[in-house]
Amino acid sequence: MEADLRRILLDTARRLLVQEGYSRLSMRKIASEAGYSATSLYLHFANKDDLIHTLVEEGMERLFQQLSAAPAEASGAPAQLAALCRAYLSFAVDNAEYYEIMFMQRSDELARFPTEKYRKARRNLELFRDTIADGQGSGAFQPGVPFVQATSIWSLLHGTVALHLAGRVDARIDRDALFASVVTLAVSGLRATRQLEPNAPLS
Amino acid sequence: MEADLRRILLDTARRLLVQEGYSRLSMRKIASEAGYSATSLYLHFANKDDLIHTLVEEGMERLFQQLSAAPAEASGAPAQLAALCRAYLSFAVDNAEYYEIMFMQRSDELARFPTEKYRKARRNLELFRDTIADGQGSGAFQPGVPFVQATSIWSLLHGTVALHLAGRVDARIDRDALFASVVTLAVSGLRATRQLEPNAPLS
DNA sequence: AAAGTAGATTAACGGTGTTAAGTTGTACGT
DNA sequence: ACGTACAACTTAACACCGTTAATCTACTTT
Repeated sequence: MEADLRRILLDTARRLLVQEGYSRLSMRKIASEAGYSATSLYLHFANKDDLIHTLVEEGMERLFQQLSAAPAEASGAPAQLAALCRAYLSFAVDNAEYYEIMFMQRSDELARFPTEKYRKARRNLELFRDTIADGQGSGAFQPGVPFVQATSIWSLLHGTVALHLAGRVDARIDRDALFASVVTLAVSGLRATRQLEPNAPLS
Repeated sequence: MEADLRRILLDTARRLLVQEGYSRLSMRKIASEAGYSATSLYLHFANKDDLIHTLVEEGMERLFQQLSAAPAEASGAPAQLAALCRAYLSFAVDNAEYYEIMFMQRSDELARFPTEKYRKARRNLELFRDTIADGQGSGAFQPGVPFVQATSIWSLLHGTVALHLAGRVDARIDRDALFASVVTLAVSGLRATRQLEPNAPLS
């Protein structure tokens, strides 16, 4: 009927997602909200996963734009990394429902979503990797495999967001204080340093 | 009929949880697996959340025992912190389904579980906090609020586990290599250091 | 023997994702 | 102009889900 029902359904789904959260989002509700029968969705999406993945892809794109813009004004890899971290955290709290489907959903069982769609997700990680590699080149960061270190930083940021969104962080801890501590941990964890105590076996 | 049906149901639930994963765990399945009707569960648990929370509490207890034993042989706060981190990561991969309900479940909507039950969860965090406070006392760690820093470290560990369990980590990254990188990040992120570049505005 | 009760069950409600079959309207070839 | 083909959409149905209300059963207490 309408110009592009697929587009309408996606927009409706996104609206409901933001309004009521992922746990209350159902195919039937999306359909009735859009004024169609539930089975209409299956003319445009293989299943619920497929629909969600499309939203995820859009979310990855948004995140990429927000991350790309972040380190522009900062100078030096450490400051740029800090800016990236803050941008990631900001995106997560500003788009909590998006974040939930993007990262907090176990890509269910076998139905892992097509590798082609991973590309947009990976681009975000590459922003971190490149900044880390820069910092290693300039001697600001300790040596290591940038891609692995980027994944570590991502883990830190994701964990922070995930615990926050799940309401698991102790209520006495101020959110912004925690975020600041996390960013500090990220940057100083990678910084090239001269240990005060050069002993202490780590591994 | 049996000695303690509540106990039987919990054991059945835990077995199914490990066998088939949380997403396939239903009240009806637990009941039929145990040889009872679905509604019997409601004689012993207020609802599904209540049952799950009981398992969560048991999981928290297990985690505490594993964490408590970890730093025993290590000497010095940094090495002890590293041991705690490794113990946490080990627990998570060895008890993936447990971990999922313990930390990866949004304590759903209003139904946050009673603060009394949070106590066991908090004890685990306090192990990290105390080790960090120790390290600050001995000058091995930089100053800061130990409870906040402990939460940061926890975020790092949780993020690592969550991404791993959700299958979100790039397949080219070896799990143990990532874990090692994460532990390094945790310890060196807290270490008292003398920066090679004492400039670089962070905030 | 009668009454009460704890433990378990069946039936049912409203919800979910999804598939199969049926309906409707419009465009097109003849 | 008519019949056909096809696309868009709907209704009916299946097999699940968590949960409540009402019922049954067997045993204990009086």
